[in-house]
Amino acid sequence: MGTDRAVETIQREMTTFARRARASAGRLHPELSLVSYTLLSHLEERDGRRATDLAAHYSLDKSTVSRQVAALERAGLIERRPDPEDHRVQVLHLTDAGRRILAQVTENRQAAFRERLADWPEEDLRRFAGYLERYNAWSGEAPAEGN
Amino acid sequence: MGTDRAVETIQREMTTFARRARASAGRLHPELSLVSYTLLSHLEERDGRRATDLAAHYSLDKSTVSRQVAALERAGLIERRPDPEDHRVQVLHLTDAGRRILAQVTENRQAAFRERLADWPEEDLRRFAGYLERYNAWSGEAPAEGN
DNA sequence: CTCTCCTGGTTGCACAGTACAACTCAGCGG
DNA sequence: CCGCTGAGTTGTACTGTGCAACCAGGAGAG
Repeated sequence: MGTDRAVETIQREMTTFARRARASAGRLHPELSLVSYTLLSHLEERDGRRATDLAAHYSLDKSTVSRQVAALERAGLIERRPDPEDHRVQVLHLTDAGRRILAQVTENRQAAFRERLADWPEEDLRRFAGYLERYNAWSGEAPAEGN
Repeated sequence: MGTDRAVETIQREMTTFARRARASAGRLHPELSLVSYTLLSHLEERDGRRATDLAAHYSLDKSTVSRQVAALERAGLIERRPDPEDHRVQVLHLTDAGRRILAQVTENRQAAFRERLADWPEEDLRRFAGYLERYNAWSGEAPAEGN
């Protein structure tokens, strides 16, 4: 019936999208990898998070986050400040440079999407956005996907 | 206005999805990587493609495809047959094992999506599927994303 | 107070996926 | 025959990732 066909299509198209995103991420956005971008965005929204928080939130290994954070710090986009309350902890903050790069990359991505979605009626855009939010908001019994 | 908000949301949610897909691909589907899965699917639809075709189709380097193909062959999922017409060419075919694994993995993925989308009204599913197809079908001036 | 356990983070190692460049081999056009 | 082109392979390097071992700071039990 129609439902199965629709689910099949969704599965197929999401797979296609994921594959392309992966393939093109490095080439299209050399400024900032997907994960770096996400981490930076997260910090922009909620400054002063710990690396562990990020790892938990994105289901990444703490070692991965540690290295990403180290790279971002080397690039001068974030700062690690010791937490006076707990000397094990490093609190992460965006630097001005980080904020600037983030804004610029966001704008680039945004522009790409705008172009791609240019001839969509607003009604469709709003519905599509809603569906995506709803899709991502799902949290089944597998908390493995994080967020 | 509403359009910009919607595009912003779409950008954000697509990014989230891509990040999660990347993170969970290996863990959730250890049987077959995303790319392997895609290549196998492609071969199921159009048997007898050449490695170069796949590379072009997915904007992957031919060396990457070469290695992926080699791995799939080692795993017994595809066969490489010399093309009698042109001895430079290797024509790729799914084996029975490949077809079986592919079917099983597809079913697993499908089930995950079905569960995730279980309480969506059919109308929404069909619209969402349509939007995704439309989104992926877009081919701007950057043919880099392939397909 | 000290000993043990817990927690945040780093580092060593391994591995997948990828690109680029150099190469081999087969076919093609002069 | 000779050089050019195209298919595919291989060497090398880099990124992102996880796991396991480790280190250092805190917290509670005795």
